[in-house]
Amino acid sequence: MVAATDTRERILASALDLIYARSYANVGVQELCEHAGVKKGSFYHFFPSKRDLTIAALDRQWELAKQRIWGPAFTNHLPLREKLQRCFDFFYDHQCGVKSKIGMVPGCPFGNLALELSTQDEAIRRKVDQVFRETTAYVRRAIEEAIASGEIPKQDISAAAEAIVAYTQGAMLMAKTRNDPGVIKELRQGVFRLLQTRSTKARSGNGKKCV
Amino acid sequence: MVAATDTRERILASALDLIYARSYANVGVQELCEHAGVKKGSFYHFFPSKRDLTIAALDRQWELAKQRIWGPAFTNHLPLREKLQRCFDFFYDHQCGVKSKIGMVPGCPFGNLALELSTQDEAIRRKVDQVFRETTAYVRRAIEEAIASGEIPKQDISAAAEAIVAYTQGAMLMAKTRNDPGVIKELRQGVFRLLQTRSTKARSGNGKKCV
DNA sequence: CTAGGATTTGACCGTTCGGTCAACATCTAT
DNA sequence: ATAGATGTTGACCGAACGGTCAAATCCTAG
Repeated sequence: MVAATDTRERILASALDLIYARSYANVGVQELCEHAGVKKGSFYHFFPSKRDLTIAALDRQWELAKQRIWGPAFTNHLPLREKLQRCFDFFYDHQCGVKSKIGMVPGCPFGNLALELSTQDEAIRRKVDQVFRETTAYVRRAIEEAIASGEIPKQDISAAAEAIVAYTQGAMLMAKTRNDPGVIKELRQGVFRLLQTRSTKARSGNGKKCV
Repeated sequence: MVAATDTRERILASALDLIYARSYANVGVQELCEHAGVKKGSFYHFFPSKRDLTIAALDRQWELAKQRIWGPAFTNHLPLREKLQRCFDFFYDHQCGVKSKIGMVPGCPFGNLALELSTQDEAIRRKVDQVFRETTAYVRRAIEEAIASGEIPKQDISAAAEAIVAYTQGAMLMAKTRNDPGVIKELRQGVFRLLQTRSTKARSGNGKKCV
C-alpha cells in the first residue's frame, strides 16, 4: 500500500530544515508542526516523540548525504586527491548555499547533533557514531584503492581514514564558529597532509595558489 | 572591596560543570541554582540572564584552559612535536577523568557551545570564535619557533596552525561521539602530519607502537 | 549606633514545553 | 454498503522554562 498522505514526509522535511538550521532544543514540536502545516495531533500519530522524529531525521539525512556526497564523490575511479577535493568543494558550496538563505553557516547536521545531544541521549549518540563509522568506511575504501593503484604509499589505512573524517568535522566546526564557509576552502589543502604521499619534496611550493 | 560572598563564584562553577557535562539548553536556571546552593533571586542579582552567565562561564573556561593547558604546554622551549603531544595527552587524560565521574566523554566546552548555539546567539558565537583565534595564536607561535630553530621547514604558518586547531576539535568531537577518550590517543599521531617535516622517509615505521 | 548599599529570599509571572486524548473524517478492501 | 483501518483535529494536561519583584536581611563605612 502506498502512502496515503505526505504528512509524515512534511514533518520529516521540517525537522531536517529547522533542527539543522538551529538545534534540537531550540526547535519545538509546535513550531515543527506549523512549518509542516500540520496539527500537533498528526505529529504524534506519525512519531511517538520528538526524539524519535530526530532519529528518523538522522536516518533520512544520512541517506541524503550518501546519495548527494559520498556516493558521487567516492563511487568512481578518480584519484583519491580528487575525491577528497570534491568533498571539500561540496561542503563549501553547500555551506555557502545555506548561508545565503538563512544568514548562518549551519555546519554538519551530524556533528551538530552529536555535540548537542550525545551526553544526554544514547540512541542519538549511537546513530551519529554509526554515520561517522560509515563515512570512515567510504574514506577507507578510497584509501585502499589509492594504495592499490600506487597513488599513495602503504600506510595505516584505518588511522588515515579516521584522521580525515575527524579533520573534516573540525573544518565544519570552525566554519560554523567563524560563520564563514571560506574556512572550509582554506583548510582543504590540509586534508592531503593526513595522507603519506610519494614525495614530500616534489610538492613543496606546489604551483596553485590556495583559496 | 573584596568579594563579600562566594555566591557568584558558586553559580559560575555550577555553570562550568553542568553546561559542560550536558548542554546549554538542557540545564535550567533552577537546576543551576540548586547545584550552587543558591536561590533564583540571587542568580538574577549577579547575572542579568542565563545567556550572560554562559558568556561569563566561557570567559572563565578560557582563563582556566590557558593556565592549565595552553600556558604549560606552549610556554617553554620544548620541540613543537613535544608540545602538541602534551596537548593531546592532556585532552586524553582530561576526557578520561570526566568520563570516570559522569560516565560520558564531554568533548570540548568551546566546541560544544559553538555547535549548539552559534546559529542562534551571535555574542556566544563571537566569544567562541575569539577563543579559537587565541588558541590558534598559541599554535602559530609554537610553529614559528619550530621553524626558527630548524625543527621543521618553512611553510605557511597560519594555515598549519588553523589546520591543527581544526583537527584537534575534530578529534574531540569524534571522541565524544564515540564516547571513548581513546579516539584522542589514536588520532594523536595524525596531528604531526599537518606539519611539513624535514624528512618523510626517516620516520616511516617509527619505532614506538601507537596507542 | 545607624544609614545605605549589597545580598538573600520565596512567592509569583506568563509562556512554552513535550505529550495526550476522544471525537471525527477519510479512505479502502471486502 | 459498510466495517475497520488510517489519518486529522483542537482542546487539554502538568511540568518546566526564563525571568521579576518587594520585602527582609546582612554587611560595612561613617
